[in-house]
Amino acid sequence: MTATYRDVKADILEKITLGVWAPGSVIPKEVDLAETYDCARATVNRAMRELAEDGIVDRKRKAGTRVRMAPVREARFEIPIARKEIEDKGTRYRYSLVRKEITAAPDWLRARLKLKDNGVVLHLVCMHYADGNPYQFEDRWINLDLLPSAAEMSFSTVGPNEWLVATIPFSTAEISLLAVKADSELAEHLGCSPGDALFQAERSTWWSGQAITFVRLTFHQGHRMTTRY
Amino acid sequence: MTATYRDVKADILEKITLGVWAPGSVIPKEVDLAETYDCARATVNRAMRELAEDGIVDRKRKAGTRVRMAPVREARFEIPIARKEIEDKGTRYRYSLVRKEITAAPDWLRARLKLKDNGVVLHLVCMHYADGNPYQFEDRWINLDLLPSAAEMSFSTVGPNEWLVATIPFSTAEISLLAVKADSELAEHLGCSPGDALFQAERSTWWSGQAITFVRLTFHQGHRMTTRY
DNA sequence: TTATCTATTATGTCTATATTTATATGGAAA
DNA sequence: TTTCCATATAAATATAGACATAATAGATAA
Repeated sequence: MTATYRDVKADILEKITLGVWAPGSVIPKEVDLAETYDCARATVNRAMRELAEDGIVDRKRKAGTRVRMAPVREARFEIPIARKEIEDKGTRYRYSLVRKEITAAPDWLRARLKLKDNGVVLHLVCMHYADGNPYQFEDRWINLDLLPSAAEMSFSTVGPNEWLVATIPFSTAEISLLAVKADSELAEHLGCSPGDALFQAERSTWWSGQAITFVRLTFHQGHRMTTRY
Repeated sequence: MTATYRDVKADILEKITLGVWAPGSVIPKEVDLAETYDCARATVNRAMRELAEDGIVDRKRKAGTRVRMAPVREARFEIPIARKEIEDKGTRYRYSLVRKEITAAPDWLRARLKLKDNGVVLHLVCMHYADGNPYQFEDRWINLDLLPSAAEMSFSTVGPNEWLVATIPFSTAEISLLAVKADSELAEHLGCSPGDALFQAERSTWWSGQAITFVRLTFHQGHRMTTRY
């Protein structure tokens, strides 16, 4: 009959949603809560820590825990590889390599990825289809100084994303979401009209301080990224 | 000199990034790790739990912990209220109410928010400016059956977002991100050309199964939502 | 063979207690 | 007044030990 950390968390959350504990007000301290819920302090701590992680409360040593004035809840979006995203929807996935070239890194890319002046990159342009319909246009640049083995890959049947995920086990990334107007190349590949508004994600990926790859993913007209929280 | 849960987490993460523990492989069990790191099992547990939350590993009772094949790392985006976002950038915030009307809910909204057939809503159109430049166009619908007090508010100086956050302490939401073409109204308010590609967020907010509000936030031309992970 | 039960086992959670760390606050010094 | 510092305090973290729970693998029954 003793409370679990879930019970405690749920009860505190309810008190907050019902307005018993108003935004800005201080919540009883852990020791007291542990007593009222008849559980260990560690149990209360876990509940409160999760509420803090969820952005519901603010915790500070000595000052105590208080209900956030404006819950800074963050939405979490998954940006999976195209094949997985498409197959999970139950649609048939098709990949095609449009263009592949080894070239000196253009200025904007050198600046963006902090590459050496004479940096060489592999530039790939690919398409991902769902049930034969254009799904995503991938414009990718891979740092060959860091990943020379990429030059050996054909990328004719396997997309660079999947290869990278398998090759670099873990990395940090910066991602931007934005809207762009379709130029003629995008329009042609994605089967829309030039000038259409398209959803685009840009991601640069790093491994121990060095840039691995930069990619611009442009989705078919009408694509939405959705999440619940 | 005993390891903290951060030490343990960092060390395990390093082993994974360096490929010592390959994707798909099973990690030693908690008891063993506790011994190798000379710490309590609870410490290892916390480290592993966080790695699981971060999407680095997969945990199952009895089966053990294994490194994820394709780390399904999710990007977290904050969608703060416009005032906060603008002021945090060090720019001056200005709000203006464009239009306000009480009306029967249109069909698309009724369907979207599962409103009653005779549902009445408050429709607000507002603008948010940063240093005098158009920042965000807000098209909001508030369920008056659930929140009749909204009808009393003028919303001439305080945006509906801020009022709602203060009124409904906590809620669940569904958010979609997409790209739209600027129509003439958007273009006029956001100071761009009709046809420009604009970044848009749609959010419906619910409280205990009932729809509170639906909002369409359209950002100024060139806006990006960025995060690091 | 296949379905179902069962023992085993790794993680999940809780307890009670202890130590560490950040910090709000009040008093001392400038 | 303002600045600085000591101290009390609350959260953060750690520990050892215990029991709970879910899932696998193997045993058993149909």
